[in-house]
Amino acid sequence: MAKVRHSRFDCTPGCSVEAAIGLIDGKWKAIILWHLLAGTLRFNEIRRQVQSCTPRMLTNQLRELEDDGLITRKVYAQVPPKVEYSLSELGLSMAPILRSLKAWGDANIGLYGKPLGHDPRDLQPGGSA
Amino acid sequence: MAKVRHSRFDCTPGCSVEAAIGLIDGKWKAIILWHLLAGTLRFNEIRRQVQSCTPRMLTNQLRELEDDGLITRKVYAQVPPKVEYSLSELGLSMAPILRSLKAWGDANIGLYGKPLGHDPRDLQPGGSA
DNA sequence: CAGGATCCCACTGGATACTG
DNA sequence: CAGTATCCAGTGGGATCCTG
Repeated sequence: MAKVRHSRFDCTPGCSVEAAIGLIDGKWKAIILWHLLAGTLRFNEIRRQVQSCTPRMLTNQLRELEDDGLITRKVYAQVPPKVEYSLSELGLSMAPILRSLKAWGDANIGLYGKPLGHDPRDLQPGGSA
Repeated sequence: MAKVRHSRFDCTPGCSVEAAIGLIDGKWKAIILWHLLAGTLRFNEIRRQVQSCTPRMLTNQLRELEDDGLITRKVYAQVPPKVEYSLSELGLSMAPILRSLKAWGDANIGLYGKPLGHDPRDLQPGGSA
């Protein structure tokens, strides 16, 4: 990671499990990555997918993801502004993690009384947040 | 989850990605689960594997994992006390997630200047934290 | 051995208002 | 549209000491 903005990495050296979760912690990162798995999105498009995330937090999380090299930020010099976020190679390489998270959630979320729509689209990023 | 001790679950209903990460957030849970994947461990055995986790936090995280149904706590009525922690069925079902996290970390941790031992034992839980 | 209790502070993150 | 700025509450989590 470029700047160690988040100090959550004090595990013993060489702990790859911590390394990985350290990048997708922070309440929104995993879902953001998940949605970007479906393709490039603009700022407000992400907001719409992750409604309960405030603009401030969204910016924050996107910046950390960018600093960690997981996503790419492309700014179009125009008015009104247009900024596109997409997964980098490294971000794409996290797909297995994201999919296993999704798969587990799909299989087990019902146990917690949380009804799951089982909407087929849910199996693809871009579905409900 | 039994008691919603941790309030981190305010995503839109049906978000299975959030559901899954919500259970393994909290700085230590993923590593604890990882180590338990290798088999039953006692309190201080876990402490040794996750040195930088204080007893208080370890208790805390273990309790949450237990409340979430991911681990099982077996207390032996004896002196000195003996408590064993092991993965429940549900906890075991998270193995794919944990393994994908580990795999990703192994493949990419080097990019961050964190040297990786590439110790073969690292591929199995029970190795270095 | 396996924790519980208490103190305390840093950071997380929400609400709201403003801007290029 | 895509953020920034500021204020502020809640809590995550460390340090330390105590106990059945």
